[in-house]
Amino acid sequence: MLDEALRAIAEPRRRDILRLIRNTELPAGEIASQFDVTRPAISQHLKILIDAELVAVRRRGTRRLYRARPEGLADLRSYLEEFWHDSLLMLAEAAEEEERIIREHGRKHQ
Amino acid sequence: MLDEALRAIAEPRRRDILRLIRNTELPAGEIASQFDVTRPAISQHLKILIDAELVAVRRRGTRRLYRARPEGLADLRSYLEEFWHDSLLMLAEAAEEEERIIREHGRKHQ
DNA sequence: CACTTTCGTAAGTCTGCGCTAACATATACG
DNA sequence: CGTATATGTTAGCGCAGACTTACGAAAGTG
Repeated sequence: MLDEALRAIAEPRRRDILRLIRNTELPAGEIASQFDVTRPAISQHLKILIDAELVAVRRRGTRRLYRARPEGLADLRSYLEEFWHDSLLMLAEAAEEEERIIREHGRKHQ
Repeated sequence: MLDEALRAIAEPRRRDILRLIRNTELPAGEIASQFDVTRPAISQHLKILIDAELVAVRRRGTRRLYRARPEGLADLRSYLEEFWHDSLLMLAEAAEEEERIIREHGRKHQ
């Protein structure tokens, strides 16, 4: 399920779609009009984003309004946070060590 | 380039490889022995991870030692952090609002 | 210099996926 | 009900990518 979300945002076009509806709510047609591919292509991308729980739909009369789901993004975020934790810890410690050395011996460059 | 990294970690097997070498340094053969696919397959995955700057190699005699590159992971992380910023802000505000209401009116459940 | 070990590369296969074109569905409107 | 609007679904195409098998390259060992 997180794997699905990760695969979903790996596609540039789907990231563009997400950017488009992360603060707004837009009908499918208006989303599609922003890109130079056909409407069905966008429709399929939206389906994948919904399956990954990164996007929610709301039927409003004859059209469907899409919006990004912050909770889905948050889940993916914390998953990656955990994934990175161990290795990034090393980097953070290295940075702090360098910071300490700089404080003791003065600025490095400039 | 960040797109390359994002595509790289979208593949489950490559995430497994990264997990394996994020704190250790391992030769290619030993990495491959941890999986049920052939060695060339792992070799190709390692090449992709290197191109994405998520892994570094060090030639040591007849074998090559691989390790995860925390800097690459950090770059990818901050890219996603920026990507999420706007939509996750809404979620954070909603959470704070709920927290505030709970503080004023007492606990919600339990 | 042979020979082994450790590994990358090339060619070919197979599956998944992003896309288009054509068709199906559903809601509003007269 | 018939028609238009907004959208999902299906079939098929082309290409990228995750594999395997076979081969090649480079560094140690006798």
